[in-house]
Amino acid sequence: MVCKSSETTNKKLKSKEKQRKGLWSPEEDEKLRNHVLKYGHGCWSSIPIQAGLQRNGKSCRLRWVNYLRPGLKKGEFTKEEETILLSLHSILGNKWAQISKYLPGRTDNEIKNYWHTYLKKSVPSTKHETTRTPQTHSITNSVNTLESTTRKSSSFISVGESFSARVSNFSPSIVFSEWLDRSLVMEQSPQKCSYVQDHIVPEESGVAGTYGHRFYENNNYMDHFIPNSDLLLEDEIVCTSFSDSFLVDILLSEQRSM
DNA sequence: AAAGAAGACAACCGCATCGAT
DNA sequence: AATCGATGCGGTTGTCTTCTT
Repeated sequence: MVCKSSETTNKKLKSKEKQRKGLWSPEEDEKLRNHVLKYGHGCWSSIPIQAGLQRNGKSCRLRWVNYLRPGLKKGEFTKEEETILLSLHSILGNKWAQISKYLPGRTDNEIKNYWHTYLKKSVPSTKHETTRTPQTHSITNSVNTLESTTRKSSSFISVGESFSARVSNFSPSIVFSEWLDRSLVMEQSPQKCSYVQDHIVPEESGVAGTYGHRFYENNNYMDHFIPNSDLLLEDEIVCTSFSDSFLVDILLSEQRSM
């Protein structure tokens, strides 16, 4: 996480004087893309120097995450994505980074913009716009919307071009993560497809906080976990999937606990 | 055709958190 | 325990495009 050297810091101080701001040029994009693809992004603060960019590390990170990173989905949100976004927002509030984990290929910034541009007006204004505290009064509507969507699509929600969602029973505390990274793996070998999902194991199961992956192959749940860091090394793990019923579960559970 | 308004998207800023020292 | 730097997140602002008059 922390990566510093006196040399780097000195260089950084010097470069600070002439740091560029504003929109990125195609040349800058190219430099950043080439550098990250070649060397990775171990330390964002040193990347501008190494890549020959007159930007700060934060700006580089943002540009990569929101625009240059492979696997990003461009274009309009699908109806399903919109439904998911509305539902998750009713649960999570303005937790854009968390919401983005459920929408493969979409960035938190993109989701935030989309919300403010299109969806905000379609939802009655709620407190959590300002308090960041999730509201529950819209949960019933969200459940209905989700359930009807699920039925209409015969238990499948199509999430973007490459993902399909399969109904399965998950605990409300299931969460997904690293969609984008995994979507990259899928792109590399799309012929091999299994269902992979991250989740936090419910506390009652005795392994609270454990972070891992649950696997599905040919609709069969395979009960084992693999640490996040190891996942990408697994040859057979090449596809991600999205459960829609888990959302319904979350919503229903929230509703019940009211 | 031109100017102003509104909308959409990209990027910045400030703060919180985390890990290293 | 305190401090510092890096990173990530959410709110906000800036800029470009499209629409309206």
